Amino acid sequence: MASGNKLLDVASVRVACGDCSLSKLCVPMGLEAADMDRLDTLMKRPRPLRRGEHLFRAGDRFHSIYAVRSGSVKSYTPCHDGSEQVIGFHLPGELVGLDAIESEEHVCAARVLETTSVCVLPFDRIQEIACEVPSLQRQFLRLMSKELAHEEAMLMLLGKASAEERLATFLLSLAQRFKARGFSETEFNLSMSRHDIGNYLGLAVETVSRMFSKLQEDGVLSVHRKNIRIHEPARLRSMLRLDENRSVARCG
Amino acid sequence: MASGNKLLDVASVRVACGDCSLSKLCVPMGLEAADMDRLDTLMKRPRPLRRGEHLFRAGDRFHSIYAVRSGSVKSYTPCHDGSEQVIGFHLPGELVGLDAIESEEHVCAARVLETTSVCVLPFDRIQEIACEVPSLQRQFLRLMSKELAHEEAMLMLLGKASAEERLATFLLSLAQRFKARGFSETEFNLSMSRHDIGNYLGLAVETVSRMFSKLQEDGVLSVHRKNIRIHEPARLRSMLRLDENRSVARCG
DNA sequence: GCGGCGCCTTGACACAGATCAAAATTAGAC
DNA sequence: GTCTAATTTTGATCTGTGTCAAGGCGCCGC
Repeated sequence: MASGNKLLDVASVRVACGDCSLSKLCVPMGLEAADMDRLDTLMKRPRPLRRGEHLFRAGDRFHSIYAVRSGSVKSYTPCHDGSEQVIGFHLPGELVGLDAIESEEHVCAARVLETTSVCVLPFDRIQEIACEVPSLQRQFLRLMSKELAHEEAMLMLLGKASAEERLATFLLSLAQRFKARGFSETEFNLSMSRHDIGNYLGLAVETVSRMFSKLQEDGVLSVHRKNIRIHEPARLRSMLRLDENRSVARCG
Repeated sequence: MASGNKLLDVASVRVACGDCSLSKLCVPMGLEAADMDRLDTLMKRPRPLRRGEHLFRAGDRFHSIYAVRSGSVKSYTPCHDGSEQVIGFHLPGELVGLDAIESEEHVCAARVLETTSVCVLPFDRIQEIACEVPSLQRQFLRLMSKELAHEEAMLMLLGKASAEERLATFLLSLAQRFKARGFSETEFNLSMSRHDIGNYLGLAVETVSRMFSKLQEDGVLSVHRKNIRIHEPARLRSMLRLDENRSVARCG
């Protein structure tokens, strides 16, 4: 539908890394203006995707990394019993598809949770210019390393934490990431369903729902459908007795 | 203690990537001989570490990546309640410390489980030559990507799998990795304690022990302390009904 | 505005695995 | 070799969550 929409096409062409408010979180972080321009030339910014559309599916051949520009993305692995495992949620400035570099085939699928625009970075061409722009190479390794550290924090969460701790950690991670993007860290809307949250946190939907209700009864926050208002961030934080050096938040 | 041991020193100096049977799994994979030599010149091979010694601790400043040469390494995050979360076990040819690139500080600690020798790769210098040797850069990204995919498989395991599935997956992962290193995939010794296995798999020690007993009663394998003999690999594999495209095995 | 559908919430119950307790086995120190 | 501490195994009980079932609510299409 949007393919015929001139307004959107024009808008998406106009945007460049240099103008993008996310550049301090994203791939171009720390790049010279000239190098940013080079990055821009080989990057595509397709029309926005609508809720439910895929960036890629499991098994697709890998050729590009995706950076979320606006909206949000869920990455998940389909299990052969028909169910799926949610691997992560990606907010603006975050990358999707890094886990496919080695196998050259996507192991996850990525589906957008709401209207979402992305930048598409063809991996081979990125690699070519990374050889000439060491700070770009460095930034790529940094982003992958951050992703690794984030997943390790998730391993901790799934290995040790109670349902309450898991949900508290999840909400604080979102809060922190929204804050880093200039949004409120105390009020926001969830773009994912309770089902997805439960799947991500290794909990049944019912448990997620019960924990939301409990946190609300305790006065820590209020929930109205997708809308979350955190009244007492400090109490939410005090619920995670896991390592304080590690944060599940992905953002810097 | 070994620092005064001439024999060990001489032995460790003699080894180079070109002579190393692990080079097809490790950093030098796919490198030209000349580039391998360059890698060798900036790499250190310190004396072997003895059981319980640390490669680094959480909070240490990051400057090197470690490649396991022989033995095995456990990486773990200390929780501030005194307990720890085991993040992974590393066999020869595998890298440790990749998650610290972005924060420039180790988030995990790494401790050797038995007498272990490693190669120490100073990250800054590796990065310098990676700019000139694209295949090295590529290989680094590949190894990090593989690590990411592996941790995602672990997320699946911890999010969905039963105790039996977790242990079966763990044993098959070890078997596969031993095989790739030229060892038996049906008989091997565990270098880690039941406690560490449980911690890694998100299970209590007692549960791990019970599952070992169960698998033995079922005739799938026999356990004698650290020694494992897998009698029926096929039945072990049939226990994991998670996604077959994804393996928790780290090796290629 | 009404009806149907999907998502979310709540309740009742069951069970896998945690926890507590204690015995058995092994490893290390001397 | 003996003693002591650590690890592992086994048993008994308890509990947090999963599962099943039903009902409520909001959204969308007509």
